[in-house]
Amino acid sequence: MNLQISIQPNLKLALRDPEGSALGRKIIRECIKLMSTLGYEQFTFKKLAEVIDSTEASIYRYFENKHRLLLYFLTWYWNYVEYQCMVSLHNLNDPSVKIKKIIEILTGSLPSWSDTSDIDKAALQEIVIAESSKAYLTKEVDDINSLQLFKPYKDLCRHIAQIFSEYNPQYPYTHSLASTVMEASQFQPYFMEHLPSLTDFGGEKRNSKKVGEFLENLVFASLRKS
Amino acid sequence: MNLQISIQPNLKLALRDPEGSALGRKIIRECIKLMSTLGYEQFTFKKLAEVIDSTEASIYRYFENKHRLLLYFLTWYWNYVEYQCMVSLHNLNDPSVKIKKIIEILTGSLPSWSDTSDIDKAALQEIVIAESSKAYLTKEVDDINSLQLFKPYKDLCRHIAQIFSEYNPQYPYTHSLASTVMEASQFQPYFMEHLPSLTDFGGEKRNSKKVGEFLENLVFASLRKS
DNA sequence: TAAGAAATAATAGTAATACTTTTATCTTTG
DNA sequence: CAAAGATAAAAGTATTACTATTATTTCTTA
Repeated sequence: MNLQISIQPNLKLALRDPEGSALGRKIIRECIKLMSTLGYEQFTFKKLAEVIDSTEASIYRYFENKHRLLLYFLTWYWNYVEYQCMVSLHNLNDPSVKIKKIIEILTGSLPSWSDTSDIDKAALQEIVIAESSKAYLTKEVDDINSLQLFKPYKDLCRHIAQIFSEYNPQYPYTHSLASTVMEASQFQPYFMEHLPSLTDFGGEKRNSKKVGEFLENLVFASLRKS
Repeated sequence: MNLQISIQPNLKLALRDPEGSALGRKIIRECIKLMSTLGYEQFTFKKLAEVIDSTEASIYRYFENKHRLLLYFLTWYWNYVEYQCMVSLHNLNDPSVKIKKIIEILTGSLPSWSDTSDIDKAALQEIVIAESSKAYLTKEVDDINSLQLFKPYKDLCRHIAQIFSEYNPQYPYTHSLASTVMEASQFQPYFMEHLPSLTDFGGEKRNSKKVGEFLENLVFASLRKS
């Protein structure tokens, strides 16, 4: 199966489709590495231009600004997760199995991360974990939201909430539970690495499985019919 | 009861104690208003200097930079929450009552916010909700953490985790549950306001009670002995 | 294959940010 | 009253986040 995904060129996200040119693809590829290394604040178009041997102005012809570029990555990521869910769940019926699968995907412990595209997925996931919140924790949230730029995230949340209510149609907080789990699946690994006392699984390496267990426990406990 | 709280001058947070001078107090007071209005990114020392009729350089004699100033506020806030917990819980025995109280405090639906200090607590809470993550989602996390600047947050998390394990000594994820609840108590109200489809309680105004109900349900479901 | 269009590079420029430095003027406090 | 310390005033720096202009390369397509 070919896991190549291409974002339908969203002209609000990018000024021109970066997948459609050599320079564009180079921008994406190198930007992911650079931004995950430097972090969002230290990352600049100028530094990226040096790395790809081009100019700031050329990058600006693809992306209005840094923030839109970040959103481009997040959109890519959440579309990809949604896609993974669709592929993994389409032949499943038992909602509890679906839920387990989703948590497995969210906590990134799936091998399907390896495909043919030249995107450094590990670096992309680092960006998602460390920078996602900066996409919406800005005074421009409402503007960005009205441009539909959070759609993939909201769609996935809705999708997960839908499966929660398949499992227990009486549960009243499906969307909040879904967004909480999505957030926690990013924050807990970050805490694990940098502020381990906020979690119960510091120390040991490669613990995404533990986060998954915690979230499974959380979700099934919440959804249990009382 | 006097709810006045003063942060013991943490010389890593501030270069000199802002509570100890008229200018310092003015900086704090006006900064809270300005930062909550402009948001962290748009807030600058220069703009603040104009508002308080002083100079950038004078502000820099109190705070190394914007980020430390943010940490100062967060420290104040989490110390205050911890204090509120101590006051509210010290004569309680039943862990389930304690848990309910904590969630009430976390979701800010307590009236004790009104006291004599001239700090605009509503504005402070807006800052906490919208900017907290930016305190630790930075490449300098580990440095800042080793200066103990996240201590109040981690202490409160530990405290809550402790009460969770009073309620159910078998539950294995007390710290992760505590940090998840602390995060969610900030994010859910933000989502409610800006991205309501990520929650189950958009629309209706003043819904912190609903967030509290969701979190209570989440916590007690998770902690229920199986 | 030549002409025109589009993309990219090279270069420069601007306003704002995040500071630092210097010097002068207040205000305490001993 | 003198010295120390705090604040103000003013200027300066490196970097950021862009925008603009012009030149060069590459891509179409007639």
